[in-house]
Amino acid sequence: MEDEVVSKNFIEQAIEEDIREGHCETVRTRFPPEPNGYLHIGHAKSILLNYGLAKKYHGEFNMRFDDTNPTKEKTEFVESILEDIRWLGADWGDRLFFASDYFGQMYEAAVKLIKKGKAYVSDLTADQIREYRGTLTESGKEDPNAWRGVEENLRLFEEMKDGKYQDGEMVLRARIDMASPNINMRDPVLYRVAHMTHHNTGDRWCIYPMYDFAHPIEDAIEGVSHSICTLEFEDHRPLYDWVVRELEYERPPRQIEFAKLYLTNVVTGKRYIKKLVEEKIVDGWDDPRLVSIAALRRRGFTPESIQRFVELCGVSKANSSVDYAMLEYCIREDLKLKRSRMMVVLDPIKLVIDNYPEGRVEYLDAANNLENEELGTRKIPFGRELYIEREDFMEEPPKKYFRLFPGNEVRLMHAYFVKCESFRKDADGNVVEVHCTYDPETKAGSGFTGRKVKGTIHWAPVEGAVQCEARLYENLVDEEKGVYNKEDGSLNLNPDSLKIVKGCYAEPALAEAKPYDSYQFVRQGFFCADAKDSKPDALVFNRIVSLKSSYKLPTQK
RNA sequence: UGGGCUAUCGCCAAGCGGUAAGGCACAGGACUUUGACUCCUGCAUUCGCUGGUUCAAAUCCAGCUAGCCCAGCCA
Repeated sequence: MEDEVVSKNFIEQAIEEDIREGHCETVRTRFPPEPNGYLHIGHAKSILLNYGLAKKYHGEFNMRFDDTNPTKEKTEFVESILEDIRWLGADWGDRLFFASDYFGQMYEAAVKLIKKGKAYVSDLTADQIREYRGTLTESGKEDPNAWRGVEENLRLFEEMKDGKYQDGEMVLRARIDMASPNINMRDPVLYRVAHMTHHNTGDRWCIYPMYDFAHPIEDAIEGVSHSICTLEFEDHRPLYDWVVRELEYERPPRQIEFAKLYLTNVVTGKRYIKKLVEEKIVDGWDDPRLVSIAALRRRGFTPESIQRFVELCGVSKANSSVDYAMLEYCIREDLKLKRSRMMVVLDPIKLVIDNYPEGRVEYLDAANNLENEELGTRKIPFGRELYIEREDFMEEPPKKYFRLFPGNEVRLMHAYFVKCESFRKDADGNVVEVHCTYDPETKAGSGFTGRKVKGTIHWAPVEGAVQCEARLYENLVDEEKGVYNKEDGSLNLNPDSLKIVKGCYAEPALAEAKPYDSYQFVRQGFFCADAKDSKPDALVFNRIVSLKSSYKLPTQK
């Protein structure tokens, strides 16, 4: 076996260098979401990257909620986030933390900075702070409070903690450099007052640390060696390093930034999704057309497929947008051998086998997956009357049409060769019934080699079929026009993103489908029983992804 | 017109001075009880542009250009 040569990404290279040079003994990473919403595919990259790195270097992976702003956070999100991460397969063991559990230590850290003369309490209003900060091209001005004495700062900060000030009245700022070209270094706010009940600490605190101050402390407390975050925090790294340095942590964590994962023609913006939910254009945050983790799960994606996808996308610092086709490839690849291949007729017309005895029923043996024997077999009832797909019959076929047309013979999958003899139309000219004759010698598995047919079509029995609903999804937005309307910024929605097909006929084995069970519907795609709407007596299947096809009916685009 | 970052095939992405990996997509062909799968084959004389250094440059240097991020008491 030759080893597959997989090149290391730049983060792995950095970590290996840190190990080599003795900057870190054990690798410890973390995923630090704020519990203020649902996780989506983009988070999956971060989760799996951090978890994967910890595993690869025999280190540890911390799960940590970055809950330093009570105005935005809810316990409800803590549970959904944990559920999604668990499902994705990232195992944090017993290493579940909350930034809010460190509020005491953060307070002490702030006191330390004040004592070092590196932080001061300011009574500037938010507007004033903005004014004093300067602009991208102009340097800032010194805060009039900047040189208050240590004792007074200490007293004021304690008063802030004790609730003597209203929200917005006082803040604690770091004293760094109001003239820095990096705006983050212009005396950033470290602590603000917020009289608000925190989901974890309740009413214990009325001052809360800002991200830039809290995050490096959280990392240092937990012994995180590599704090991996997205590109927009690159400008914050000097501040991160400043905090770590001033607080004199022994093993300073290192921040490394990578580019977020974007999918082409996919809606990810919270505001947009919120609107779609409110306007009932989608069925909640887990609508199968969305790419939240919950939505992907409901659609029928597997953790393995998402792991593979993230792996395939790679890690770099270049902003990029990955083709949705790559995700489709990953789920097809994962389900191909793992799932049973069933016959379901989505758009049925009746097929009658004229020379098959009336009332007779055979129970045919069918392999669940011809490429994976372990999946076993099932029985399918076969009789004189069956359903076939409407598009598998044409009165006047185009060239290279291998399916049923008068005089042509095809194989009914798992059954017999069948030859089209005639058909019946209704008053409107629609074909309602196709008549065939079958050849008993051609039974599947009989080893018949007398002649070959070009086409094999799927079918469902009339007696014993299970009726079900199929939901066929396409991209939520119009791929031609692009996601956003250039004029008003609204979404260019695809009106055909959901097609509900009722009255499908499935072979009897599908009756057992439980929520999240998925199958290949032969010649159609992979489908998954909808976790919300599928009921034992009213099955609903989501199309996860269609099968690839190099043939298009002339009527199709 | 301040600072930070990025630029290699339609889309991701290796490459780290020695003469352009790989995957997705796509196109041919073989096979086929899924027009699927699988298997073959093809797919960057060129690395944003222009100069320079070098025997040798996607890799080093200089200058341009384009895109992304930053002026929350959000994360």
